[in-house]
Amino acid sequence: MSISLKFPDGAERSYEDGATPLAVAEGISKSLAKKVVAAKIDGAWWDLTRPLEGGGTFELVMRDSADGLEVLRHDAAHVLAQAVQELFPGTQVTFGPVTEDGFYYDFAREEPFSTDDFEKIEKRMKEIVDADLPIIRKVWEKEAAIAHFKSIGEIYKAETIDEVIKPGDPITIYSHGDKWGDLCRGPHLPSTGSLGKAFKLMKLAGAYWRGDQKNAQLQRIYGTAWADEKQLADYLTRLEEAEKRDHRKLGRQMDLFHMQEEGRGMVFWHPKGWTLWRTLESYIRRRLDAAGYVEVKTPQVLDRVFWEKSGHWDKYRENMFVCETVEEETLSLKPMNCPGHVQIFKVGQKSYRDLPLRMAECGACHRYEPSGSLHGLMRVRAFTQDDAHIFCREDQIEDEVAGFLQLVRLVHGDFGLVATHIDLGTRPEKRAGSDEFWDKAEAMMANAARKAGIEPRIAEGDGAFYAPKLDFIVKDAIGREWTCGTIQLDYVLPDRLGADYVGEDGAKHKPVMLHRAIFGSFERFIGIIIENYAGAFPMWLAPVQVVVATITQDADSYAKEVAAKMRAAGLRVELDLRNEKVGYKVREHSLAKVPAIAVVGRKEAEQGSVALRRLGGEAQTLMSLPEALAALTGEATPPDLRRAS
RNA sequence: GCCGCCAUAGCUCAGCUGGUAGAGCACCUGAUUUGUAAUCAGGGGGUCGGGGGUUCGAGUCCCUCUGGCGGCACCA
Repeated sequence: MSISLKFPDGAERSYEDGATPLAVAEGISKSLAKKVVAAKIDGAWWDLTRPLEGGGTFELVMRDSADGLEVLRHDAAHVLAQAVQELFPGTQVTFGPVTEDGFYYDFAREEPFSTDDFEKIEKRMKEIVDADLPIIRKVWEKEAAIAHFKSIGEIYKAETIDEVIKPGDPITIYSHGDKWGDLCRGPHLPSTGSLGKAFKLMKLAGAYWRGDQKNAQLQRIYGTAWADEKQLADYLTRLEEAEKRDHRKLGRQMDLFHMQEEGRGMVFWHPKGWTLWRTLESYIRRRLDAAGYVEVKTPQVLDRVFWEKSGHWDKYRENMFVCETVEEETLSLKPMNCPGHVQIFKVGQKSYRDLPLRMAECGACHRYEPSGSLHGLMRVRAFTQDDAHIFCREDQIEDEVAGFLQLVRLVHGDFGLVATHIDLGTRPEKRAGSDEFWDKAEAMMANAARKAGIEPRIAEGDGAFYAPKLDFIVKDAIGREWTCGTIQLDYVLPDRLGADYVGEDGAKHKPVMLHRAIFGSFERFIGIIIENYAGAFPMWLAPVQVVVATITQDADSYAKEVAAKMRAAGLRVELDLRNEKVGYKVREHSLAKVPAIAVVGRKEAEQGSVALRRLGGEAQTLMSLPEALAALTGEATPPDLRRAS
């Protein structure tokens, strides 16, 4: 008997039945075989040392490929688990998957681990690699496997197998020699030695068993693993570089904002940060005006009775900042703008001719977020949404959603942002409404997304309890994901708060509401763009657009004139007349990431010119003042006000 | 909120096993009038996050609170 393998290059060769992928690789070249970590047959993973059971399209997985790294990292997780169990007897293993840059393993142990243990654990991991234990795959019956794990005290493993594996289905256990074994789908390397030593334990964290707060808290050890030492070093360098873009760090360095103990999750905006905010606010206002929105402003604090009517008192109470007055009223700061907007909608009689009604507000909301979730500007307790609610008929939903999605892409594009994906949050377990309603609502959202040229990623169960939503997900410098831009369908609130309109038939109807935001919140969006630009904002966003810096005091009066003319042209200008060398001034303003420095000395004063230097370049361009004004004001024009050329 | 780590001058950080705080930058003063990423000299500044304890003696050890960081959970 022989089997036939079809290689990626199209070649087809026969092998003896039972040949292993490793033998196949060795048959091609010895050096190739050294770099192979697994194989795929007809797209399915196959261990290198597992005899092939049939022919098909055959692919060798190299250790530095994306697939190969996955195999390595999976092995690293197993080696970590073995090391931990050897060093800390009594520790139970639970679950240890691969992540984007590495792996983690969740352990159950009474005593806490400390990061001080990492050195010891890494050392043991390296010993296991040196021991080069063969990794053996064995197929087990489900019941036997459960009994086995129970007998060695691995309760979590037994539970996992019991719930995940269908009765009668076989499972595979991979073991390192006769020392250690774990339930695993595979594939794995032939032996622990092939893992190499380009791995590192990174951090320690608590994690709930099965991600549920009600369950026991496990201890998670995160690690990273790479094909070789160089890749590992590169990765660590990348992390360091990313940290430099952190908006919390840049916010302080660039004097944009600060936060302090007495106001956790609350931002003190400094003049430069607030300038950035105002620039964004006028920008988004123009975009919304152009998109047919009307703007409103609603109260910051409202009576408890109001929140009872809206349902927030019942459903959202623990996130609300509640206060009492001396006259014993109970009030709450608004956590959302929607109920307020419904009040405006309700004043007077609305007709179907008024729909869709797009009501916007830069609304400041306060939410008592869990302390552990606070994160710089990304997650705060007081934030301003670029919020709006679109009141419309059901048959207008799809167009409104599609139009909104296009608007988001236009806006994000102006900041060079590309969403990593758009999530369609579908029906959650606890929900209102029939399955028919959800089928229809989810289909409407998906269709609208496709109309806007977007194929959404399904975020199973992430919808609101009353309807599905679409979220624009953007990554920050450290790779964390944040929602910037969202649109959410709502049939409930208008009904609850008694909003209606008169239809063509003369009867009253309930409008549908679309909750939507483009930035998400000003705070988060500013955090994102700080990181995205690494603080080096384009001219139109930069808090200080130009610094006029003198070389000698002889040029002071001319420098003042230059700055005044620039200000008159609408530029944000600072004047640096300090008694310092130009080099010093250039360095300082470059570090402050000011996009342009206009240097003036005796020569410029005489000829009415400036020497313009751009951030990131060393070239200076000598030009007349009017030329400089034209160039700078052109660049400082917000993208929505630029003429299409 | 939960788990782990951390907290020294405005910022970045040093201070070994307990012996009454130090650097660079920033700030202030003076000199220097400077041609594109740091001119020189001098000076001021910290009850070492708060509270408690151990000790003859605590920045250093222990407890506790507060806050920060990294995850988990929750979410714009």
